[in-house]
Amino acid sequence: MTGIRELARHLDISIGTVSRALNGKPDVNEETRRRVLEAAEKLGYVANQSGRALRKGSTGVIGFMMQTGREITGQGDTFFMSVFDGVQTVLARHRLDLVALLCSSEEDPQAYLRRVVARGFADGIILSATRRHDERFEFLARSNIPFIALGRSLTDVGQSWFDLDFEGMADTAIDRLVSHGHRHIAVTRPHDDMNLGYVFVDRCRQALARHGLTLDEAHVFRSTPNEAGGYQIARDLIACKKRPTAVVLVNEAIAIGLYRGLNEAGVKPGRDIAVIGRQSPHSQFLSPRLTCFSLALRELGSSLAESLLATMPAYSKHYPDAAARRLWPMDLVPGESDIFNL
Amino acid sequence: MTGIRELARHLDISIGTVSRALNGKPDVNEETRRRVLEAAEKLGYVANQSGRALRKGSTGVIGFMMQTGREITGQGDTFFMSVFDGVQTVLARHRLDLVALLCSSEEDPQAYLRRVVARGFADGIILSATRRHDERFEFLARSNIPFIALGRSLTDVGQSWFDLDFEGMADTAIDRLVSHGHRHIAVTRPHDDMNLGYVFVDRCRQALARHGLTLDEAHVFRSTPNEAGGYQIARDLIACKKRPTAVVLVNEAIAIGLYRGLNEAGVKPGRDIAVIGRQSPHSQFLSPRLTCFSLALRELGSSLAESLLATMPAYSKHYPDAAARRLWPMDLVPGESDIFNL
DNA sequence: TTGGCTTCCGTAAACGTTTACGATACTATG
DNA sequence: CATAGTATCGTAAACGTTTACGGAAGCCAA
Repeated sequence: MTGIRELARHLDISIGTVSRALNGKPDVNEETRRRVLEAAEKLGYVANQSGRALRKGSTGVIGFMMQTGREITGQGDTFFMSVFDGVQTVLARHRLDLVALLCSSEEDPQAYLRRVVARGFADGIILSATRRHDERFEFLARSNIPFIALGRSLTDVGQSWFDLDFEGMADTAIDRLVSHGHRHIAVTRPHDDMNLGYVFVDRCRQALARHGLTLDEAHVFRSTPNEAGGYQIARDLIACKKRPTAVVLVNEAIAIGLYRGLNEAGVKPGRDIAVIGRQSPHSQFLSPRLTCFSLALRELGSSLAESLLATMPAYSKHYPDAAARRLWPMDLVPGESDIFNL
Repeated sequence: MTGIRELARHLDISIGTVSRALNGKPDVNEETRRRVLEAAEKLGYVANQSGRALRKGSTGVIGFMMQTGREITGQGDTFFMSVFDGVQTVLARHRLDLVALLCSSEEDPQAYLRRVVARGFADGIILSATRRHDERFEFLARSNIPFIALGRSLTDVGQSWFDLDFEGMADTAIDRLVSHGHRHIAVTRPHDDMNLGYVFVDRCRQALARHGLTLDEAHVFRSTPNEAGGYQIARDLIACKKRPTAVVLVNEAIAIGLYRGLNEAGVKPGRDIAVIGRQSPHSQFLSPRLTCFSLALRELGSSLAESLLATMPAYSKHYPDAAARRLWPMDLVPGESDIFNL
């Protein structure tokens, strides 16, 4: 089964008609269309990707760019796998496929993206792990290829983006802790390249100010967004000369390291210090159960996909009111790590 | 910059020569080659993927198939991201790209694979999350497309595969526990579809037999390979009428759930029960530190890629002695979860 | 000078598909 | 019956690249 030609010969009709029948074009008799679809199904014919893409100028593929070998997102695997699943439910409606574009740790992300785009690999691109200043935005905008970012950036080329509502998270967490009597609250943030840190810490500062409190700069803890980073934060926290009574974690993966570090020092979360973090596959299995912010990952993925499609001329009419820029809400899931009054 | 034609016109030579120059073909003057490469670099020309693939019949892409929205592997994100990175170091030597083929939870994996293959998307495919009986092998073998599996299966079509050395892990773990005086050892396994469970449990049984011990069938615990599964195992374990004094976990993600379940019942790992598991990003942050089996993920990825390339005619000459079927060794990393003598 | 060899390059076909265009047959309308 | 309109289909060009083939030029030996 080399191609459409064989299928046409087998049916004794022209390849043009076969193509039209398969692609749902109007100029074809319904009876012939049925025959074509039937034969295609029986013979397992699927249009060759390269030929189709070459002619149409589009590939039917949406790429989700990630970087391998690095831990820069601080998200667990379920995070992306769930988001992917949500993205796919929307893409499937338009016969679009999702692939993860994997940029090796040995290759410059910018160069990788240039290569992918120039080769015409994908019709649209979703960026993740966005940086505070991210030249990928400028490049994609110049290249005129539809894209959306999962994560905000200072770089603004009018692109669409989605991000978690860290502002809402900051407000809710701070209000909650203050209402329980906490006055010295620490916050965490990833390294300086990530925009997230600035957004979150600034909002926490504002939220504290509303209560007449100030954020001690010594209580802002930087770390890598992984388990080891959490452990480091615990040690820094304990070494503080004026130890805070609560801490809010902005990354997923760091809670378990923090727990370990605290426990080693005999400081018990939920009793000696209040901890609020982010939901992850294991946050509910920590002892004490982590009070955390959860979010609907699949739905985020679907919404993300809709916003991307809204920027693509071929599909935008289906999503007239997809928000171009959106903060995805998170819900507080009460656990046992922050329940104590001072 | 629409294509090779413009580049050729810009250099005032024919497109044939440009193509030959770019592809390192011999029939081209070194000076012109230099000029071509220089101009391509300057103008940011990259060969169009579709055109090239259409003509050459190969895409230069290797696909790693994964299923989204599900938790069937029990591996964390660092597992795959590290393996990917290793794969890419090898693929980069041949200008091959790695992408993750994401099969939605709403689509049949077999149908997805059929679609991907028929469309000519990838030159080679790496399968993961292999099942005990996996029809994808038969399909790929019939389709005559190079592939390799990360994980064994009962389905044997002469394919290459890689897998973790669960046999070695079973031997080491059992010997170690027995030498510490344990006589009643429990083991875990994922659900029945996964071949891993059979392999591991069988080998544990044999290892115990060498010490004159038997594996109590009531001490074989099935679970989903995620955190919740670990929690379930803990509860089952405690409900056992004859409680084992040690347990060996075959999946990555379940340790934390197990710890939680044990702690809730006042059973302390490393004191009341010995626990040996698999290394994960958080295994060293558990209290007590998990005694676990680790493996070199990047190196596994590289080796996996080499074995795949060895099955591809265009590249096999570079990897004459890449093992077709290989068990990847794991090392015991001593922690505190199993150190106690009975 | 002639012939053969080598080096380098241009020409054009081919890959599998989509689609603009035109052709045919049939229907309806006057 | 003539004409216009419609439904359906076939033809062929085009997408961007690679590569088989042949040709031109230069060189060297006989």
